[in-house]
Amino acid sequence: MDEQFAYLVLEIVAEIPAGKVATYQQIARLAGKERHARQVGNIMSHASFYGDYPCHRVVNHRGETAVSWPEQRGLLEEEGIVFDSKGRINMRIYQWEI
DNA sequence: GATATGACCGTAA
DNA sequence: ATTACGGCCATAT
Repeated sequence: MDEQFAYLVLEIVAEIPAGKVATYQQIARLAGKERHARQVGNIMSHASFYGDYPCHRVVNHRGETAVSWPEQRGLLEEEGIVFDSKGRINMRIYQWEI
């Protein structure tokens, strides 16, 4: 397993400001592994094992929350993020830009 | 070693 | 708009 990658990913996730989101691919790119979006998702699913990270601020590139994690939407709404009728958010507005 | 799975992504129809 | 398919790559079975 690539623990270095996992810690790097978590470091990046920790920097996402409240009210903003990042995509799995974006995290993978910032961590230097463009094609590892799936691995990022996998790391997020086990994030609580490593510590306390705002992994609810990570969504897919379409602005959809994780199907297997229903609470994610509520957590984002608490930060002021608004979902459309189809359960998606406007990435143009909410995506975290460096 | 071989397959299947997953909090993904891009393209094409 | 939705579906289908292939690519991706670490983990799990």
